[in-house]
Amino acid sequence: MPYTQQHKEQTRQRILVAAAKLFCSRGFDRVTLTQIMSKANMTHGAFYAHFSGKSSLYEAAMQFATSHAFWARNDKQSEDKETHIKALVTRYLNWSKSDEEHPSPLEFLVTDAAHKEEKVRQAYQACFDSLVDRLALILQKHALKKSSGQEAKALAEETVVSLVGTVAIARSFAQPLQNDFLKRAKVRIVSRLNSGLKSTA
Amino acid sequence: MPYTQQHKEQTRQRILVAAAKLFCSRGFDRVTLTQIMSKANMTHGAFYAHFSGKSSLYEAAMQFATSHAFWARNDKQSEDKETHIKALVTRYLNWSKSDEEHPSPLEFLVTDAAHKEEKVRQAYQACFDSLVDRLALILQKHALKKSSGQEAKALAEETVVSLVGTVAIARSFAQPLQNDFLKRAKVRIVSRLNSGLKSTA
DNA sequence: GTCTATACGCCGATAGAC
DNA sequence: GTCTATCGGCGTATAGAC
Repeated sequence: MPYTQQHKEQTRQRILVAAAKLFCSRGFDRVTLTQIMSKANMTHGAFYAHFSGKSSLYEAAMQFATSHAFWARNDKQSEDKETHIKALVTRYLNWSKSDEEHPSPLEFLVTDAAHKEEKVRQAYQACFDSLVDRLALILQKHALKKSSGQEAKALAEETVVSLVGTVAIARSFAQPLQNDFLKRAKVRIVSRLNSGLKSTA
Repeated sequence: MPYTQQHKEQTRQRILVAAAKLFCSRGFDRVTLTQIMSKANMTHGAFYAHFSGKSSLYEAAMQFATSHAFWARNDKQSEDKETHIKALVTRYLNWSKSDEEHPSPLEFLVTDAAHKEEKVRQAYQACFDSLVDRLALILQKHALKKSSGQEAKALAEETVVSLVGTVAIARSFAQPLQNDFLKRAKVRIVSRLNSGLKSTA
């Protein structure tokens, strides 16, 4: 038995990483198994030793991307100023604009997930919820006085919708006006967040 | 010459109608020319007498859908109460949720358009802008006192982002919580619109 | 487990009869 | 202009050697 269990698990991870990046930046249909396996430094024949099919991989990749989104990591030490509201929004918009490193299912796979089986949509929703919860937590911290979990969550959800919608739409715009659109949106979103905090603070 | 110019134009329109519906509800890749032509009551062989290829059709369909969106029609008489803010939002959310009749490129083709050539993205943006302009116009009418075009347009753009984002995201959610999500969003959006009008009225 | 080779189906596009 | 028939390419999935 020249191949260890650990080795198999590692290759499976390599496939997941490659798949998550490719799926998130191009969507389900525009990515081929050959491309994924190639990015994972293998040939397509090896794929079926790890997953039962493309759809199965898609589902796993969505969950993988969710749990590896940058906001999912608990960077305890950088919690103070790095997650300062404006910084988070800016970072999110910049991060999502470029598909590098950690891919974002939220914007790049809206529409895509809508046509898939329940499992995939559940994973998408979980990803969305995790970001909302994350933001709600930050909002509560920054609110000086009592801000109910309800209010924080509502503002967080509204904000995430705006973030996701903004990036998704911007990507569908013609080049010349993309940045202006993103800038305007950023100003609006930050403004809403600030006034929201003041009113509940 | 058994076929008149008019007849050709009519068939072309039939293809466009069918294509717009199918593309908007399923996206570029999940629709085949055979399906489109079948919906237009023809076989796929006849297609190339009207369009040079699938991509060309996609571009035309996007423009067609834009100019036929329900908000693009100037229903002068129903301008008063039918376009009342809340009614418009409700109608939009309900309308976009179901792909029937007039399809919506805005939600269903975000992501899709992002991967296409400049022409398509320009058409997408034109569609977006037309809705923003439409809404901005209504907002200005409802604002009792001076509300600058700037303010109205900013609020309109923010609103459309929320609408599009909401519908697109909801469609990617698992069934059970879709409606709750839509309801919450609707309340938020209407609320923002009302307070926006008050402050500038 | 990973490779190469190949089977099979689907789809966009073309050819040619009517 | 619309049909039927077919070509050619690509992508998923499988077979079998190593």
